Amino acid sequence: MSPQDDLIHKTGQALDGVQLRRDARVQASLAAALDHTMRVLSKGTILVFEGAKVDSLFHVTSGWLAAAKSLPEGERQIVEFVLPGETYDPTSADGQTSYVELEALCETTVAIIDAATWARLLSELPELRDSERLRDVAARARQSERMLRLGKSSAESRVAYALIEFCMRMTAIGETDRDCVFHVPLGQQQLAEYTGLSSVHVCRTLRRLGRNGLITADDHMDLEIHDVHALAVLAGVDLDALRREIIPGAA
Amino acid sequence: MSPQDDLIHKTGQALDGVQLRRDARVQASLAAALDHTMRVLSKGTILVFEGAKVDSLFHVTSGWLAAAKSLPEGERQIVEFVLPGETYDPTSADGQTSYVELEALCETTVAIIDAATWARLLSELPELRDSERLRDVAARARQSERMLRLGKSSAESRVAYALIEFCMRMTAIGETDRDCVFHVPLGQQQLAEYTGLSSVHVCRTLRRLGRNGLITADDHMDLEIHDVHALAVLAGVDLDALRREIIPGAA
DNA sequence: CGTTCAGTTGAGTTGCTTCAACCCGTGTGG
DNA sequence: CCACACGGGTTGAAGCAACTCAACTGAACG
Repeated sequence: MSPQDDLIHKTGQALDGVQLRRDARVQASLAAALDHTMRVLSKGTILVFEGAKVDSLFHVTSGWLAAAKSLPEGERQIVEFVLPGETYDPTSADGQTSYVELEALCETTVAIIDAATWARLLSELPELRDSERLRDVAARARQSERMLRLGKSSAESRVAYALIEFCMRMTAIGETDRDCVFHVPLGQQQLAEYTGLSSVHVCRTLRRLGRNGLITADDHMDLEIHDVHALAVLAGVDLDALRREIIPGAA
Repeated sequence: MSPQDDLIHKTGQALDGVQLRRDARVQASLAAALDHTMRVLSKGTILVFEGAKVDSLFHVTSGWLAAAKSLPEGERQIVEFVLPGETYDPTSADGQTSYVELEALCETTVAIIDAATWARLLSELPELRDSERLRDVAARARQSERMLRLGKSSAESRVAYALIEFCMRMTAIGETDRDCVFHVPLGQQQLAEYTGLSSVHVCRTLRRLGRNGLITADDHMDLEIHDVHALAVLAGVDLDALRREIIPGAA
């Protein structure tokens, strides 16, 4: 069994993910409700600023969104990526302002759903409610996993973890080119903002991983993971357990 | 206006918090449903291990719980504290295993609610559903705020932020001794696991804050914040905005 | 071609960690 | 009642991982 086969096996059940995402009834109702709210955003577009008024949620159909926060001095931290099929609600506890900035990382189609409509949809569609709950739980688990790395891990471990997470999520929604081969619409700067490192150090770390044969990362983040196990060891994860934890519908 | 008055004003609406927590109908139904599932845990008790089977949620009535994750090498990161009146669901995306370890930080009373019962309660009590949603949103915002500090801030800023967060949350549930004076059931080691620092450096940082007159932190984490504004500057937050973001019902 | 922008690499700096010693309040057993 | 061990907090010294700064490369684009 090649490393690639193994990762498919580990991260696998790609079909489940696709199925979940494409669940016919939900998808149809969603599409009907959202059609007229679709927007195509070009790379770099900012959907909402941190602290701005919001009364909407955002459902990504294609492309990536980043949810980021900044310190007054300008340092940015990306707290989540929103991938196709996922919905993100940027509303704080006051119900009126966004606690993050949402930015398109590439050409991205988004449905903008106002809170009331979303609430109605959730109450009308049990399947939607369930699948959203699942995604929510997965997102929470992922976020905790990342906090663990932000707080207690080396640069190598953080980057390794990020790559594994990307791979699993991409596999789950069927956006891999081949097994363990995929593209993420990020520059090193963004990866740095995600992992809590400087872009310079991200660069060094990626190159080191490359030199050791664990991955290839060509210029614009076309990634290929050669040795998942070594990467998992660096990241300090059990692939099987991680998948069950952070990928919705991977039970 | 003294700093204390000001923080009450900023973090304020203590009454809202109490009211939210004590909402008569919800509280009564909850109590009825939970009475027989109450457990009193002694300090250090571990409710669930990371990776263990769970089909329950945990509702804290008094005391503190820590939700923590560990790396294989043993480094721990506390991802959330669960305070009185809050509910924590440790279930991962597979719906069967816990993605965190839950530990009592002092004598703590917890209601152990099985998932099915909880689902029933939520569907039967709209008020509960709403207040839980609010708390959920607040928790998500807090977690992002912490990720920002874990990724991009100095030790001083991380500790300052943690103290402000404690103060706001304690004020909201009415567990302050006086304004800006409260106790957290943590050692420096735990604070370190929360802020992603070494306990040694937490010690140095607390002492520095003390020497500069911003706080007093006597032996077992009886805290008093003298200069909230200086602390807020260090943490890089706007107190007003932060409260609206992370405290449920602070709108 | 010149300009720009992302990535790469080296050199020097620094903030936090680790290690180790020490202090002190508490608990325990002789 | 003292002796002693223990665990948390405190402090100093030394090391190192990641940061900053700065120079260079190469691809993309007008």
